[in-house]
Amino acid sequence: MDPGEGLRLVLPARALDRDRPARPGPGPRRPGDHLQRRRRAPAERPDQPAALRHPDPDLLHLPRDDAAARRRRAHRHPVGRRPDPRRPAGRVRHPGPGHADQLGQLRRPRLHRGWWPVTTPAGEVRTRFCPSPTGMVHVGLMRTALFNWAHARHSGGTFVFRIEDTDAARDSEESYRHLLDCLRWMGLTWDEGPEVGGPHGPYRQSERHDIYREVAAKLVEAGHAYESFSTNEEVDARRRAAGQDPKLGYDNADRFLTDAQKAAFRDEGRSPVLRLKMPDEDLVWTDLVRGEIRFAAGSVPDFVLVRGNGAPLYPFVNPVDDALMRITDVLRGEDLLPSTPRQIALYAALTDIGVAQGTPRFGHLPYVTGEGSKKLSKRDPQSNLDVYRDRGFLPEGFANYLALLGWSIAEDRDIFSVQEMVEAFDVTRVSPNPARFDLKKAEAINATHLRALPVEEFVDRVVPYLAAEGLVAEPPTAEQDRVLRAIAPLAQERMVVLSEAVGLLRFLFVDDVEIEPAAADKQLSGESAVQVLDAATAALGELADWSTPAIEQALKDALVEGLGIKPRQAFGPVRVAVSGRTVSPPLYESMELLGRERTLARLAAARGVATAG
RNA sequence: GCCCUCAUCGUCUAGCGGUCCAGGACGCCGCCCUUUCAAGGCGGUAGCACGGGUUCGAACCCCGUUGGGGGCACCA
Repeated sequence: MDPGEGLRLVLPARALDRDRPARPGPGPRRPGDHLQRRRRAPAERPDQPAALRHPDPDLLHLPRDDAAARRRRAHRHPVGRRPDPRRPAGRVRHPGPGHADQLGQLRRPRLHRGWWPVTTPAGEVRTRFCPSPTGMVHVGLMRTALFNWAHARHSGGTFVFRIEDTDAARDSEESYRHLLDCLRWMGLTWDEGPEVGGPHGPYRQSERHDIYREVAAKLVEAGHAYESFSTNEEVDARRRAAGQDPKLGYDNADRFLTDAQKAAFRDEGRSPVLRLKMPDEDLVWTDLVRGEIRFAAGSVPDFVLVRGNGAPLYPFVNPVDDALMRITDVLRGEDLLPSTPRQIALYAALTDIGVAQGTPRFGHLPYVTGEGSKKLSKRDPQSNLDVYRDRGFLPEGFANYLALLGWSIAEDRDIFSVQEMVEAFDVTRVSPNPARFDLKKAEAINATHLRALPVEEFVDRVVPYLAAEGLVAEPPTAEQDRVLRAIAPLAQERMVVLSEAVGLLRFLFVDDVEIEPAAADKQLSGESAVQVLDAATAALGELADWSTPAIEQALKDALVEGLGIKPRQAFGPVRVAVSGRTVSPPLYESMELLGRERTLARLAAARGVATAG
């Protein structure tokens, strides 16, 4: 769309500063400000029914008549709870984020005084996933994608995929491609975005520079943004001179520059950054996963929208694109939570100039942590999705596990399909606490999915791993296929990830097996091993019917009965001889598939090892 | 330092004021089954961070403390 359409200049710039004295370096905070901070302030408005104060269930496409669900939502959202008659209304010092606006009505923004226009979008849910293509794909990132996707799918909305490739130094085409590949691997299809297009494109920020320039110009024109010439050193010095902590950051001083002063700075050769004029209001929103969050007025300084060199910055570009793409629900990592007040302020300004149609709902997802409780680092190999893909995690198994990081489908259940997740997913039921990535559990969940795979499906998925090792052709020959299908049910239940098929099934697809040294030490060292091998060879050599039951009978007769040894000792050497390992699929079935010739050859070869050792 | 945020078994969670001496899953430990390894079956271990308040009643609501995490850029 043309961001220019509907541009209206509402307030003269002067008016915006009405209740700000024009003194230099007013500072964003006044003494005692921190004492007025309210945590999750009780914002009940007894004059409004609770239902009206919660985002309309219709907008979220939540089940309307599920009383329990409604109660749960109310719990998550203090603003949606019933008024407590014991709590004096006088404690409510601020009207909150404009509850009426949450019904989707677009209220005329009156900046810097009165209502702060947090307008909840009406209509169809639109979520987005907007990674920057720098390096590997992080599992936490993937979970964010999954939740956004599930939220859109659950509510019959639209899932938008946008690439934030504004950092030329770090972005690469390769990781861009990889990102698309990872999303597709997990089945997270997007309705608008790269390669599929859509009405709000382009979907790569590198192709949207003109838009940002235009929007920035309009913000300045409307008095929402202003040129700022202060260097960090100057801000610092002013803070210190005023006896304040320099860590407070920018002091909004350039808001009050006269044209003459600006001209003077330009003459010095300075090029200004553009900053957004932050409102003199508490910035509040009802977080989809955390309930009400409030930042005190003045605690967030005017922030930079556009660099001195004209390059737009992330905190500017991201909301602009969300606004233009009509995103209604922003689910993102909790690391972005502290920047949300700035975004909300920006949205108000964007709404004012007609670029945005209100403010989206925000939901800040908890961190995925690694060992300890630190956020899972990008440098931690455990955080790389490729590691799991390469090991042969199933997309459905991995998605299932990822979903469990912060969400649960039911009290007594944690295995489910992606489809089932979509049906049940409710963002407001996402837990706010950080979740440790637990490899053991991920494996257990995956193993369950692996076992549940139909045989043909299992074979199809395992073939690439076997083919990569040169064990089978791709596609497998008729004979290989026969063997695979026969062994699949037996292999499935002793595997956790697909790559394990290589070690487990290799012996079926080679002429001569290589015996693992540890296995040889354990099972082929004593003299009894030679005896066992000889007895097995004799029994099998003359077997008329080469079938699993016949093999079983013959071996039991020859070894357990004949030699009078325990099954454990009897079958150990045979297993190692046949498979080369101490762990294998069931023995008799394996031997049947291997055939008499190869089986006898391996018994002989193992006998050689046993006598030599 | 300031701001924000989180707090139930080792881990992920259920819990929405009485139905909870807290349920499930992973892990761990036993036992059964068994030709190995698994799978499966049965059983066990282990938790409401602390202190106040509200209430007839608190894991649940409020306040605080403590502890963890994150953010405070002309990075994204």
